[in-house]
Amino acid sequence: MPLVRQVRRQGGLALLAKQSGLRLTRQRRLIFSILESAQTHLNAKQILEEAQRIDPGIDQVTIYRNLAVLKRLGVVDELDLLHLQGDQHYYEARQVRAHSHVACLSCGKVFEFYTPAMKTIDQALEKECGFTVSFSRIEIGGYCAECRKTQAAVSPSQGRAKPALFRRLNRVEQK
Amino acid sequence: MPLVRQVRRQGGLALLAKQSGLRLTRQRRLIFSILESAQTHLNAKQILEEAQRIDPGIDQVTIYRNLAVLKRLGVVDELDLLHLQGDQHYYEARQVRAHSHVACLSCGKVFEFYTPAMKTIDQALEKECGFTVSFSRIEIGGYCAECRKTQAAVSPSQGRAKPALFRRLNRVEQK
DNA sequence: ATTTAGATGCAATTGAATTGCAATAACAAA
DNA sequence: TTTGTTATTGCAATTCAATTGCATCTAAAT
Repeated sequence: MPLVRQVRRQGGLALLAKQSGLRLTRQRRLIFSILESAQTHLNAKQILEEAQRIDPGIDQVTIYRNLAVLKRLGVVDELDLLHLQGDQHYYEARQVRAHSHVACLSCGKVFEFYTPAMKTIDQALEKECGFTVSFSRIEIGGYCAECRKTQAAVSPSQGRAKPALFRRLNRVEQK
Repeated sequence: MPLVRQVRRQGGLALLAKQSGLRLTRQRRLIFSILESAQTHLNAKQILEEAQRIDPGIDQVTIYRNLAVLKRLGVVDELDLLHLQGDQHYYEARQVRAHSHVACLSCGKVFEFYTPAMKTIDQALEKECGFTVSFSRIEIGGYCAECRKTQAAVSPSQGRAKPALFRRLNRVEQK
């Protein structure tokens, strides 16, 4: 079953390529398939390393250029995960359902989250502003249930807790 | 009245500084006041130029270091506006009410948008995951009403239009 | 006034991302 | 299948936002 799904998606890429005049090169297929089968969000360097494992001659510019193309086509989304890990970007194949990325400022864990309110935002934009949403990026920082349990220092207080300055500083020291 | 507001906010910064052990230096006050009174989102270079107009000796590292501090304190938010203008970041003083940044992929215009659904997302996260939201960033790309009117090429279609590849390419050529 | 740890400025450096260009290859048309 | 066009690639060099090391300075507590 996963195979069937993959074949179908590759077909989708081929169709997109034909429509847009893009060529389906070996490298482009590879980069897309890496993103498609990735279990996590990958940055450009990780994509490059993974790609070189299969196609050693592939260059980093090819990664960057293809990421730009795939972004434009709307089949890949770019994230920065709130820059908790530095300034590079992360990429993921676009999902059927839009979702947010939630990062814990204490432990650094990132997870995906969806709630119907996300669609409501797009609808409100369309209705109130006549703006058609192509894609959206929702990135949220805060404190996960585990960290709040183990570290009493974080005060949930008035709905919006202050980012814990010292906690963040500790994270930086760790690396 | 705006003066009163400014004084109150500066007081807020002083309070924050005392609580966190930060020092209220001339440069830090200046950087914060620039962000506070800014009418648009500024990038680091713009902040530096504006700061040097008032305090010529100020260095770019001071800008970057203070932006990092102010981010950690939660008084400044970092945006990238979907990287439509390149890879640098933009900064704004945190508003009382969270809001999203909406960018038109055709004309590049960026505007701010709020709808109650944004708060609903935070509440859902708290309720469903026990996650306490400190801050959130919602950045949306799509096509504004004006561009949709003048350029029939964009198809609103099934709720989510595809990013217009060729339109984006044209934008790049312009610069 | 003294102390001291945080903050600044300067210079050098990092590193993600981009550009120029010649060579290559996808793919449409013959 | 062969050919022609042009998108794409790889390599090297480069850009530029952002960071680091370190000596000096200064905010602010005592």
